[in-house]
Amino acid sequence: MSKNIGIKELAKIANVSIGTIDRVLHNRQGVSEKTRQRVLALIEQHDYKPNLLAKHLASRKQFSIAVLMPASEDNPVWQPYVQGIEKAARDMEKFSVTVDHLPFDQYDPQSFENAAEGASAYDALLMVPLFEKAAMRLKDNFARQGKSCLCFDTNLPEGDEHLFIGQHAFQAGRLCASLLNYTVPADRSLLLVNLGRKAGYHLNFWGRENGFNSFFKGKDAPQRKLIAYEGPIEQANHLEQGIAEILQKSPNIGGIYVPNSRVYWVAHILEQLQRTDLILLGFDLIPENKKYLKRGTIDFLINQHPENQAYRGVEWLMQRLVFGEKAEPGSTPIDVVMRENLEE
Amino acid sequence: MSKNIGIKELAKIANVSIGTIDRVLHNRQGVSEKTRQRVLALIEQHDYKPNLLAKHLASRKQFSIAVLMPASEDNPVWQPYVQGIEKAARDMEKFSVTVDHLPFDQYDPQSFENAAEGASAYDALLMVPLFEKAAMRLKDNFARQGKSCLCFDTNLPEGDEHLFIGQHAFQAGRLCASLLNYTVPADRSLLLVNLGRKAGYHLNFWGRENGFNSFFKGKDAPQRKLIAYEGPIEQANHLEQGIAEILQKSPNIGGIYVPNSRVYWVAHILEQLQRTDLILLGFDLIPENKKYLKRGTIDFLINQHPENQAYRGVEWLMQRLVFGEKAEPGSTPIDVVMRENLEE
DNA sequence: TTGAAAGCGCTAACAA
DNA sequence: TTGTTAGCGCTTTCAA
Repeated sequence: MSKNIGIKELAKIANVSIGTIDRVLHNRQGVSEKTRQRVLALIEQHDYKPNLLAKHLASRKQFSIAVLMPASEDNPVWQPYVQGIEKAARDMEKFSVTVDHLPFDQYDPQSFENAAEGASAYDALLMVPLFEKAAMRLKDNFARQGKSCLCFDTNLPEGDEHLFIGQHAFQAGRLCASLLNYTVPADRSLLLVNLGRKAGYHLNFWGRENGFNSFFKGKDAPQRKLIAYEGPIEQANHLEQGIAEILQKSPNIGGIYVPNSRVYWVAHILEQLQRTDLILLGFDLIPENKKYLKRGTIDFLINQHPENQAYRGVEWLMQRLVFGEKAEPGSTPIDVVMRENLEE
Repeated sequence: MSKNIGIKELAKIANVSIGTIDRVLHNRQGVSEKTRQRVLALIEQHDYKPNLLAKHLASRKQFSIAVLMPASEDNPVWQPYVQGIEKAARDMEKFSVTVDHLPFDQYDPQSFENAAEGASAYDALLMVPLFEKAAMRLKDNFARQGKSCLCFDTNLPEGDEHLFIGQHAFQAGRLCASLLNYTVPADRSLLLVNLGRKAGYHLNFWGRENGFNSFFKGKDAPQRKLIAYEGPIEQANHLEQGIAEILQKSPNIGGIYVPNSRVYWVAHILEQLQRTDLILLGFDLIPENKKYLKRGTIDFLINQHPENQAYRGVEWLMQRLVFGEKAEPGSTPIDVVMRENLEE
């Protein structure tokens, strides 16, 4: 494994100066077609690969990455994302990349706009596009300037899958359906509880619902009675009544699916009603949910690996900026967590 | 965020040359205690952080990492690991780190010894320590020379958890038990099929078995009849007889647990016997297993994310070598895969 | 005990 | 169209 050839050796072989080599490498003008071809051939032939460390050092560039994401105070689900960002920020420092979290209020479009404004000064953008229109505009802005933009957690409705890091919501929904289908006897029905549907990242909710429902449709699909309940957004007491009524009306219900992190609300209610016999399935390993998972009131939680998503998002952007790489972001596993594989 | 101070500015402020700064940074001799203290204070005060790119460039060091792992021809489970290694090798190139796969035969201790011999010339080691004694010796060798060594897939019996990337076998076993407990009616029994117990990485098998059994022990544990069957290692026809007999003898069996990747053998047999009604659970997303998962003969597979493990192992070693970092490797999720979240 | 200087592989400004 | 040169922030060697 002989050490890689460098720009200097290349110049010597080609009988030109390193300046010329540099010019053809960056296909800048000022090189005659003849020498360009000659150098190109040599580059090919010797399998020249630039030393990216030297490159980065010499270019003396400083990059900045903006992370547009709700404040973690808004909702505990954001906490681990913030941790991922912070870790990434520390790790990216050595590449002269700075990472800033520009928080917004997940319920306030205006705050998103404000944060977006601040983002425009950065070299790359990582965001949770909770507000479609504004997010689209911002994304297009970045694209127009040739700057990278990556979505995480939630994708844009027409978002490029290759510019997204996060869980496939539809697939996750199907998986949940299958899990309930396995664990709840076939003659019992399933309840889908919608909470906070209008309160934020609708797209993931939507996908998880549709995926769930899709599982029971189609020719070979298992037959199940499904009941849907649209809960209030932020009023736990109304919810309690609603759930109690439904369970009374349909005593046949054997499992409950909550396609978001608010599953602990339902868990709480089930404990009140002493109906912990029901299989309960929801999303996200937030502390409240873990508590009920440990107790057995919640049976399954789907983990989205938020910390990892955030970290990988930053890392991916850094690699674009610093190393000019363009690999795909890679997918997020749909991780089923039970009491037994809950860490600590 | 003003740009980080460098060795040069530091020298100017301290009224010494950059050579002296360098000496105290690497606490080399040849600096008077007085100036050393002065410089140290300045470093602290200005929060100096070395530019690791420049450092690495100037040190003109080339690092090499050896990956000691079975040949992928031996067993399809190794295939994705190899891919992870290859991807890592490509990505590490830019840091002047070369990665070589030193394959051995997973059934032949001598071949491990041979490969281990070759590994001693490398700067760091990533290995699957299938043969305990030899692996321990090798590991100690590396430790003695102050070189890093990391295990993946399987840990050493007394291996440091912080020097291991892989799934927690015991936890995985418990999870499988819980899954079967959920999906198989309480009055039916479970069959544990041991295949190839003596054929290789016993430690993971052992952990997965023990975890599984532990789930049904203890005061609050669910009551289940468990049946264990020790299958032959490499003789599928014997196995077929054995399974058929057991199922005949114990018609009450409702689910089967195979704590390794050979679950497709059992799947094949179940199809022969037309007993695909049984819940079947095993490990690893190898092509054969995926086939049966898609068909529904296998119900659950536990994914160990082998490609990821391998990649992260190499990356972790690279970061130690190049950047001197010492963060923990991080854990591998116990990923439950069903037909619905099988990719593609 | 200290300083000066060359050089790592590359970029970019300036000359020719 | 091409070559030359001065760095980027650090390591390392040699001289003082």
